[in-house]
Amino acid sequence: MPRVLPEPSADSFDLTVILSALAEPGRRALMTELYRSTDPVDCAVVVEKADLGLSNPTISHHYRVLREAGLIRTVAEGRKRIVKVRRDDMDARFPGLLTAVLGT
Amino acid sequence: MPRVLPEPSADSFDLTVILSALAEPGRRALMTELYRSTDPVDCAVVVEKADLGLSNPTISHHYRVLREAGLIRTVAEGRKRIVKVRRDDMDARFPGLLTAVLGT
DNA sequence: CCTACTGTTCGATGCTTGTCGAATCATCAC
DNA sequence: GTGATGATTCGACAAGCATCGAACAGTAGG
Repeated sequence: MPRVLPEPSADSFDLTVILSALAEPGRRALMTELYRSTDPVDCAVVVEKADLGLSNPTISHHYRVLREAGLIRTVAEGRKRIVKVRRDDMDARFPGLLTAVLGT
Repeated sequence: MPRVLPEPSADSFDLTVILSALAEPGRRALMTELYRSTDPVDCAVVVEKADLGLSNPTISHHYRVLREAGLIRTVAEGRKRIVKVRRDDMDARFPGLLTAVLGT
């Protein structure tokens, strides 16, 4: 039942796309929150914690950008979306990048 | 006679500005070239090596963005502009960032 | 002083992007 | 099925940005 939403493979990561995704403060806030836990989490919970004053369409858009950059994996489970950072893939292609941008 | 062009202090660096600057392929190409040498270099030489097909105004604009992000220091000497990467300042505020983005 | 040269500034233009409201879709509970 | 709920899609709009040609500014060399 859970389906993984479309995402790029690690070897087709594009640094321009990744940096553009991380350059946006709202998206970086989401990532920082996501980066705390290694386990997948409900994206709505992350949104709540990040506490950006943004509408649902905008949030959805930001998650999409992050996913299409390869930064996160999104799994649809029922009505919810479960997300997690693709640490290994990112570290493989751009070692130290996530740590440098999102903190320790 | 040499004058240092206006630049932000290390403690006023803004990660959003920095990542936006590095997200642009042309600017990143300039940075990658600059990052090779620790010594200041003539910016025109860098442009030549990077071999982007861009006009002078555009190049000038890109250098300005990099400088105002705090990524480079630009010194005007006569008609030339001497540039170098602000490694120490960047490493102090965002350790590992330059290495992660520009390679070893 | 005049010229050549290097780089910057100034519009203007076209593309990208962040944002939202409204409509739509998919799923769960009853 | 019906209704409620969480998320996405679809225009639409405003702001930002990369790019260029033309004009400008400062400097070096006659």
